[in-house]
Amino acid sequence: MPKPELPRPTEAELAILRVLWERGPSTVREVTDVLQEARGTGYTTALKLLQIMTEKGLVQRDETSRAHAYEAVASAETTQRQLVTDLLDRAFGGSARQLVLQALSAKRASRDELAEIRSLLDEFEKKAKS
Amino acid sequence: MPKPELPRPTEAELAILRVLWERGPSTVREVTDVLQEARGTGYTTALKLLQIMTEKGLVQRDETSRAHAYEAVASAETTQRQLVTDLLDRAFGGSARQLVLQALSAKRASRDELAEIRSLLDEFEKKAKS
DNA sequence: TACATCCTACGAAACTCTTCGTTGACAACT
DNA sequence: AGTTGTCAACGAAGAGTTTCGTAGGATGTA
Repeated sequence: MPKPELPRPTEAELAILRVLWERGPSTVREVTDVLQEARGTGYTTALKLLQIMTEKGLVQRDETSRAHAYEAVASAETTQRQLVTDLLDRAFGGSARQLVLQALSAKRASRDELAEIRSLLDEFEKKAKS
Repeated sequence: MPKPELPRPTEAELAILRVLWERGPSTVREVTDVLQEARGTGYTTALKLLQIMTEKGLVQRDETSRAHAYEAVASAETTQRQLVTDLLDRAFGGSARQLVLQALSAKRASRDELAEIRSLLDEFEKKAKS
């Protein structure tokens, strides 16, 4: 089988994924502690979300210890790419140029960031040549 | 008053906005005809959405003629910037570099597109200099 | 005038998302 | 054994989203 094709994470789910990407496999308690701070998420809320995300296949659960450990199934990069592709199709008619333009003008990218992006372009151009 | 700060459009609402941006002020019938094709949206569905969007302030309604004409309040650019900013915060921790990277690798941007983006960078760099 | 057509308005149904209260199991400590 | 604390599970409430059926008014035509 190729790849189960995960659903797009919702807003609250994405917040949880960000914690898991940052921390690696974590318990409900650990996730809650981070999100309690950041967005006031309660324990049972985080638990319920993680249970739903397990059903959806967004996270994997290790039930070895009493406090189950949850881990993101897809990497940050994969998920981010999915989200960008989605936004590109839904809001930009597929125009990467427009999206980059809005990203840069929204963010007021710094000089360093601009240089980094420029070197990204170099790589892509090299790849496109082949 | 400064600016009413519009809510982020939902998925179906965004589809409607895209039609309005493309066509300019349009009736429910005209919007439906486009979306019927693209996503099977029925007449009353489009009407209801436009009514809700009017309440939210996303569109303005001209009731002069019997068939009311709806017009997007925010420009495509403004809305796109809002959506990108949102995604940047929610999924990329504010890193425009990462977002651009994923956009380019997801899209497999063409040579022309890469050149266009490069010239965008030139402009931004010029602006950052001042 | 009668009939068909197009329009808005309303409301409800189905669904998703998010949150949280409650319950019962398990564990640790006294 | 009894108390306290932590845990997963479940269910339900409440909000938002999307869809559509139905009703009623206006317009156009036979």
